[in-house]
Amino acid sequence: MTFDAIDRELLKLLQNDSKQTNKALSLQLNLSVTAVYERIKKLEKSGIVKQYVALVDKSKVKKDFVAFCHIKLVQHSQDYVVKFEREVNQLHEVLECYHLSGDYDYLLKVLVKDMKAFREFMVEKLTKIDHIGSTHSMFMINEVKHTTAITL
Amino acid sequence: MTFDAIDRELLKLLQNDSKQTNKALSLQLNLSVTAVYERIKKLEKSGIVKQYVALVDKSKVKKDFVAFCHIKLVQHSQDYVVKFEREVNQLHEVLECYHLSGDYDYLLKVLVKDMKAFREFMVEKLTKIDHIGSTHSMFMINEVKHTTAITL
DNA sequence: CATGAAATTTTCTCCAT
DNA sequence: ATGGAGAAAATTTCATG
Repeated sequence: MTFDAIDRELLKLLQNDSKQTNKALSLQLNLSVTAVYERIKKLEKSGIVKQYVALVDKSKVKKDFVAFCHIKLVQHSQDYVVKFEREVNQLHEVLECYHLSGDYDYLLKVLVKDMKAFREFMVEKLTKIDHIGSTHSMFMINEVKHTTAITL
Repeated sequence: MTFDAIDRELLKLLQNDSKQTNKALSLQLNLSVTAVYERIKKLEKSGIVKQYVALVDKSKVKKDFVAFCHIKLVQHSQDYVVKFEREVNQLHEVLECYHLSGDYDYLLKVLVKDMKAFREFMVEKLTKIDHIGSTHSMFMINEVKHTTAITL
């Protein structure tokens, strides 16, 4: 599917505030409400807009201890990789998990309440997963920037 | 502010799909539409729900080259840190930036179109920032998991 | 893509617990 | 204070040109 400059501007607005009314959007884009409505539907149908979510302030809910864990697997056979990835997907503490180049390695972003909870997560959950070779964790001191908005 | 089990369930639903109508939410929570409405307003007022956003599918817009850059500053004086953080905030390619423990170090998540664009980003933008000592980049092979939803 | 009408949803008021 | 029912206001959605 193709998207033009107006779609790009529309996506920018929606990525920043998806609760704006189509009327508000139409004013910013100099379009009619219907035109905005149809463009949004097109972006949703095509899958470019994949989800609408509410973002929760971590610190307001007392859950702002963030750790990054580098993980190496003992072996990298298809089986182990698939199994590891499936198990990681089920851990709610893991917000992000990336398979990285370099050392056939994973990077996990883990969110818990505090250091104690992190220790428990490591002992009770992460290291219970088979085939993990080594881990190396770093802790967040400060979140300098965090956006979900992609510039197009 | 306090939030109970119903608020927690409501946050779970909103973090997954913020476009549900209050009626749909009321059915899932066994509440009236008004009760849902008031709870949502309370969560917004208190800042627990800080933003509503549309999530864009990176691969659908041909922008799915993700790099993680570890950065060390030459010095760690207040001035340098503040300046570095301000500049990073203005780079649209940087989606996330964390100040980490350990080596007085930063971790950046960078999103660009492809390796060529990443090279340009490094040469033209990142290394143009003063006081950067060393950088180390890793590239994403696969996004195993990525959620914005916090479990409460 | 715009206009205008219909359907749905949000939002408010009032009342009960 | 908290939540429910229903009316009013606003918005989304659709038909037509």
